[in-house]
Amino acid sequence: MPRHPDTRDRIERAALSLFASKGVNATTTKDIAAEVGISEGAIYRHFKGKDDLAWALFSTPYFELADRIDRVVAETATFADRIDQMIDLFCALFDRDADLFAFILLSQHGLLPRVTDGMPNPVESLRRMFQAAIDRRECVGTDANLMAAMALGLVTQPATFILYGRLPRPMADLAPILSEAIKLAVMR
Amino acid sequence: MPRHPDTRDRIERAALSLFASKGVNATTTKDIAAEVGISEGAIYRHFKGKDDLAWALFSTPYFELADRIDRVVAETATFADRIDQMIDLFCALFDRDADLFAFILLSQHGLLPRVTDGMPNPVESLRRMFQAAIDRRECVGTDANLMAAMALGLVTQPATFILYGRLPRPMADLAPILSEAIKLAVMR
DNA sequence: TGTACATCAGTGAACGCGCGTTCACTGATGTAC
DNA sequence: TGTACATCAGTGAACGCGCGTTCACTGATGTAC
Repeated sequence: MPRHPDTRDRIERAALSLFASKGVNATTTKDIAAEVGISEGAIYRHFKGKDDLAWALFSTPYFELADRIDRVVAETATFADRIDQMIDLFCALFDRDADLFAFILLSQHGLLPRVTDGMPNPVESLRRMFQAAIDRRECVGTDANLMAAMALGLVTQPATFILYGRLPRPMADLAPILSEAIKLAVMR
Repeated sequence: MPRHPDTRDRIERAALSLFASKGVNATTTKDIAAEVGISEGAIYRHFKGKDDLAWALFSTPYFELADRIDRVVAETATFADRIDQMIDLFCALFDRDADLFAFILLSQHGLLPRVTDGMPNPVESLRRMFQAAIDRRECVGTDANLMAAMALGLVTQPATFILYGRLPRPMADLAPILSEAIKLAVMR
């Protein structure tokens, strides 16, 4: 029985917060240890190393997001409903843990190369959703990747603006406007 | 008269390419020197250091972009024309130098803090453009930051997809679709 | 034209620093008998 | 209950490595006379 059974969680939360604000490379193991109030060596009782920690923090919610998108698709029938549900999902995730959102957005370039073809992938899930809408003539476009990119950018850029203080929290307040904008832009 | 009058340019191009694909932190002075075919020390004949090089590469086109956006606004009268011109501007810049686009997108988080209030700022320029449209009742929204964020994301995310190979080059081919989508989403 | 000197982009070895990681050791807790 | 032992999350000092940067030196080029 460990004396401090929450140390692993505290390392994860401290690392996530630091990774979100400074990026993985600019965050040192010393930073993380200081934030948690333990020695640097203690981190290695819970994780193989800094890279292992960053990958654990990235991949778990990243794969989970793909699964959630797939579930939204499974539980709704029309393109319009799917867009509404998808927006609600993104807003809820952002408002629950903005650090996580910032970290994933910021670390994509460095960590996405580790996402190989067999793994769950939110972008692929989104593409499939748009492909289905195109096939059923519910979407104006013909390229599912392009439609997915436009919709994704239309949501993530306002989220980024919130992180920079250009737009107010919570993101859920923006949900109706974002849903409306996407529907106008891509629905037939 | 220097023996190799283009060394500074070659350093800049090599650094930009490396920064674009790996990020500033993950790129070493050794990488840059090897790519150019000079010694690491030679870099310091042209730049104060790695940070100075990164900032030069970032700030010059970043400020220039703000200026170009302002010129588009100055040279057009209607919101619709401004959107068309803005899309053409972004597509042309992307197609001319995708490395530069990738570098700016990727390095925002690390380098934007150095952009202080007096400096030219493309996001501010964009916000002013949308504020003018809102004031003249040409835009559906009421929050210029939100409208700017949606439009920006709708353009930059497809550009990012091109970088990842999810969408084909050139970006200019997407211009009509992107213009149309933005107008549908934000024009009154 | 020839000579002496100044300039400066280049080299490559060396530097110090801070990073991620390791390791011998500690001491609290759980377990066997 | 008491004793001996196993486990393991923690410490903190130390490690090696690679990074950005410096520096004495080189040699090609331009300039003065």
